[in-house]
Amino acid sequence: MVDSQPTIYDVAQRAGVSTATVSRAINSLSSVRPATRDKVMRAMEELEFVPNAVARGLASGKHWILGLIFMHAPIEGNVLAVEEASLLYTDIVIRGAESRAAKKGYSLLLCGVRADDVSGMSPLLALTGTVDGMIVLDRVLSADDEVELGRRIPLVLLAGKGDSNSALTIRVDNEQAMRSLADHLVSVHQVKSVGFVSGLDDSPDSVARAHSFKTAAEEMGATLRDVDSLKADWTSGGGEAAMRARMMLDDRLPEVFACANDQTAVGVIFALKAAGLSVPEDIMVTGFDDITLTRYFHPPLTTIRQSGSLLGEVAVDALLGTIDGNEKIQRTVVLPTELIVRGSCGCVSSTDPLPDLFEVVARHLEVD
Amino acid sequence: MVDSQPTIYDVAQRAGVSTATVSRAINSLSSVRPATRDKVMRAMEELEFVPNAVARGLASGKHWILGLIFMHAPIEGNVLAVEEASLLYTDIVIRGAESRAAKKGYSLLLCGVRADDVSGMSPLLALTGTVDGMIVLDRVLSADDEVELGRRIPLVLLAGKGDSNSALTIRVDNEQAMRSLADHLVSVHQVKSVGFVSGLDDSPDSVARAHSFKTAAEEMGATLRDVDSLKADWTSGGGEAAMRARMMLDDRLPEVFACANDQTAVGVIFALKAAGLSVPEDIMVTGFDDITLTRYFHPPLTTIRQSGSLLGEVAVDALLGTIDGNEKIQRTVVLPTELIVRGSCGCVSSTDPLPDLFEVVARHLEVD
DNA sequence: GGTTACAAAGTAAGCGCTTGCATTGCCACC
DNA sequence: GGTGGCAATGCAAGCGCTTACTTTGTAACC
Repeated sequence: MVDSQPTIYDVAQRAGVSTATVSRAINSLSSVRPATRDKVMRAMEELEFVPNAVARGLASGKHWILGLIFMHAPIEGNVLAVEEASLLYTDIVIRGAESRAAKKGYSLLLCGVRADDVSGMSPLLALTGTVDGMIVLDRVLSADDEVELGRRIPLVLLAGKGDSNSALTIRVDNEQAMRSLADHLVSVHQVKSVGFVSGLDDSPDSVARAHSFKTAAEEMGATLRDVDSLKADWTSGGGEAAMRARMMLDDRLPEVFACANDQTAVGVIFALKAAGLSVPEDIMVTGFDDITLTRYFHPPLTTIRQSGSLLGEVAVDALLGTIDGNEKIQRTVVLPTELIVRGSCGCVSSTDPLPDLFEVVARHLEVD
Repeated sequence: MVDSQPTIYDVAQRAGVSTATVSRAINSLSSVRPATRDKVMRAMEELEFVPNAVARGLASGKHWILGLIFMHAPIEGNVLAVEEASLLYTDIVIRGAESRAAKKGYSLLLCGVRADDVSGMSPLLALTGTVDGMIVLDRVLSADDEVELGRRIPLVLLAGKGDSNSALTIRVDNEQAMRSLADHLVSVHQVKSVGFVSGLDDSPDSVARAHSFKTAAEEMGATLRDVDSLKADWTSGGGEAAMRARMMLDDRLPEVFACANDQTAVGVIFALKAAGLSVPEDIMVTGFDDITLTRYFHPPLTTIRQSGSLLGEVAVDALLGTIDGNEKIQRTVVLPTELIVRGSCGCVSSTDPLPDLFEVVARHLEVD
């Protein structure tokens, strides 16, 4: 490694101009004569000069970095769980955000916080000077913290409750999703009794899905008994365990279990099959997310499709909108979902055409 | 948002000391009298002072940020593929790296590069002043670029060919993995003919797995015909398509198809089943990675377990070792893998006890 | 030719911190 | 009481850029 990189002074000297001119040539904001620019460019190449982004950031206040803050998987000791948790939605959101940010010239600074972390907010506050804005996933910030952070830096909340006034909020339409699912189950399959397997308790998405499903199903005349409201943790193992426990009770199962995500549904189906039940003949199961892999399961999973990458992309767009300040800002964005009907509810698996939602995505991507 | 945060000068003034003393109180490197420190701390709290990380970085040359560079999914237009690609190994590596980095006080700066990007190296060079070191996933850097980047900043290569001398290299032991798989197939299942379904062509991991499997299988007396060397793209869809195409040929299938990863195996099994074949009775299929979800498949996937998060963690450790310069540096680290025998090769699925590899992981995690 | 006007380039003061070196204060010791 | 030795603190020069503000150069116009 070379210890010291050339600076703008070296370039200026070699090109026979002042550092201001070099800076202008690089940033091309103000006018520089072509001949001068060439001289500068040549000097830069000869010296293999690379501008120091940190110095630039300090001087200009612009860093071209967005922070993305997420909650670490809760079960640290259990490596298997961690690996599976890794397949959770967060990663897709991160990818979407990174992709969009990159397109706009930003990098993404990842910062995972742990629930048990004693240092609290300080790691986030410390980033305040490094990034131009932050995207915060659900469960990370308390209301107070959110206000404190929002006072210092532009903030976008993902999958939050949507009642913040110090930050924008982006989330998927859990209500509409669960309503359309309940409608399908009741109208098409005539179910009278339903159950739900939730994700982690403290997740707004899980809470919203559980609540919306129950409400919608009951409005439509179905019953969801407390005993059929199971708690899991977003993982397959969690779903399997919850269902095994439920089956230990000597109590008739409902006609369908809707699950808070696909992984959970996979575990639930596994447990049911292990007990000798068949899906969907004896009992139906549905998921949420439409993970690609579950399309290859038997039976293929009936689920709600949402686009995590779109969520990430929209979050970045919203954040950049408030940073640049040149966009009319919507305080809350609710992204659409789509019911995907396959075999696990007893419907014939469709040939899986390119669905509507992805036209939305495509349209969104075209914007730029 | 408050426009201007308090600076160290404000704190110094309020505490009645110099900025140097404030700095020392914050960083506690050199001695500050307890009474003075208290004064400073009180002033900091009163002003809600948060040190500016960028200014700190500029002055000290230390940023507490590691860069992680990866290749973007190649098929940009196809959102489905992108979403599935999102579930690929990269995410787990990222998680592992982030987790380890966080534990050491570093954040992770994510930077995805696209194959078709005209800007080439410059985005990476620009990060040079922002991060203390970089972890670069496979396929990102040409040999020349690697040298150029390595001259400017500490570098760790993941899943590279391992022949770099300007950077450390961390990879999994594909050779041993495929050898143990071939051994199992030949010794236990007496297979004579084998096939392989690879990932993307330009991936060192895919190449190494394909080559090692062929070599090992042939050494053990099995045959791998060219027609049974299929090309896929790491995705389930790719595996399915490759297998469908293979079945179009009017040519007897081998007794087993080993796949470059689990997703591919899932697609391959799907295609085989769709054609009326049963796995493992008619033909066996194996994967690589041991994705949690595939344990819930039917048949449960025989596969090679590797720990992506461990890969990320080891990469961070190696990088910090070279940054701090206080660690004997191993130029290449090869992580172990483990054959997991389940139903898709015809073996009885085990009860999945906590395997050896995870003791390795646990031991590794204990180090700190 | 002198004036005006504006584009191009230079000057230098920051941005908010760290840190080498200088200074101060305090105590111990002779 | 003087003085050496340190611990504690202050001073001020950077770190590598950006950017108001100023100066210079040039051409157009009267």
